[in-house]
Amino acid sequence: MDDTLIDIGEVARRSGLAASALRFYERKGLIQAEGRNGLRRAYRPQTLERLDLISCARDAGFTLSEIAELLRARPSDTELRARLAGKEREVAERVDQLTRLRDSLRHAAVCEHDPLVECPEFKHAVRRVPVTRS
Amino acid sequence: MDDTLIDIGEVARRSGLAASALRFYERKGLIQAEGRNGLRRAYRPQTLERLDLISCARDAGFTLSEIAELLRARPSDTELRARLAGKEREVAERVDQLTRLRDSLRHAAVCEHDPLVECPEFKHAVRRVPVTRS
DNA sequence: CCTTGACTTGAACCGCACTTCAAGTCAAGG
DNA sequence: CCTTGACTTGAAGTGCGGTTCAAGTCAAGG
Repeated sequence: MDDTLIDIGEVARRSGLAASALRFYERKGLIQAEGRNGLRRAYRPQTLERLDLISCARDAGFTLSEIAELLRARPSDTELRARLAGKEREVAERVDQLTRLRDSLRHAAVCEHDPLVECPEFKHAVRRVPVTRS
Repeated sequence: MDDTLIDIGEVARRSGLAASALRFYERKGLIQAEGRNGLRRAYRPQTLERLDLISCARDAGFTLSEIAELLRARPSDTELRARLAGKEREVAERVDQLTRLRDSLRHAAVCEHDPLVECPEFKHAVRRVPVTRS
């Protein structure tokens, strides 16, 4: 257990997040400082891992409240787990969609259609998702 | 060529987007009405396809200005194509990340760690991306 | 002791993507 | 002709995810 605490400035530097963002996350309950160094927030090293998870989930389209919920998740909370299962389906669908979009963008690099978006191969990206309305 | 125009209300219904959003997209130059039915905007059926592309790209993390740019893209615009190639790399990275996150969420459904986020298998999602800073 | 510089706070502000509002207009139906 | 209801406009408002600001505080170094 490495319990050397890290000042907010260094956490900011190492996580790539602004210090203001870290304070914002603290207000939202996503992270917490273990102590203070004078006035300065000091964080446990594990906080860096947690920040990676937060960034990852945020990039995946989770809102900060959803992330807070995810961080609190315990195996006994079946209702929450059901929502996570829903999230999984959502993410899976996004993976499919993004994969198609990536392929379209890849094709755009060599395509000669004018304009590019009229290319039938490009349009493959936007195939309607079967039935995920409401 | 089916050139029957469609009223904004029906486009909204069929695309799943609010009419206010369609007007907003028009102001941003993403779509345009082909004519009017009285005051009512009337769109060509192809607009529905375009709206699917817009929704897809928006979900993929493109801003509306980036989408406008994408819609205007022509094969001769090499600078823009270079940016699209950059976007492709970005999307590819997101696909990887989302795939890991999806697997973690899938695992969360059966995992007994308390709290769930402490599960080593779950943490696999947040593996640091090699070197894509700056 | 005094400066420096990185932090502290709450509150205000920002950009994005829309939505909502108030007041007005039009086409169709009775 | 009058109502109804879906549209029109520009302007203001909303929610999210932060950033920026002003005024203050602390620890370390000279």
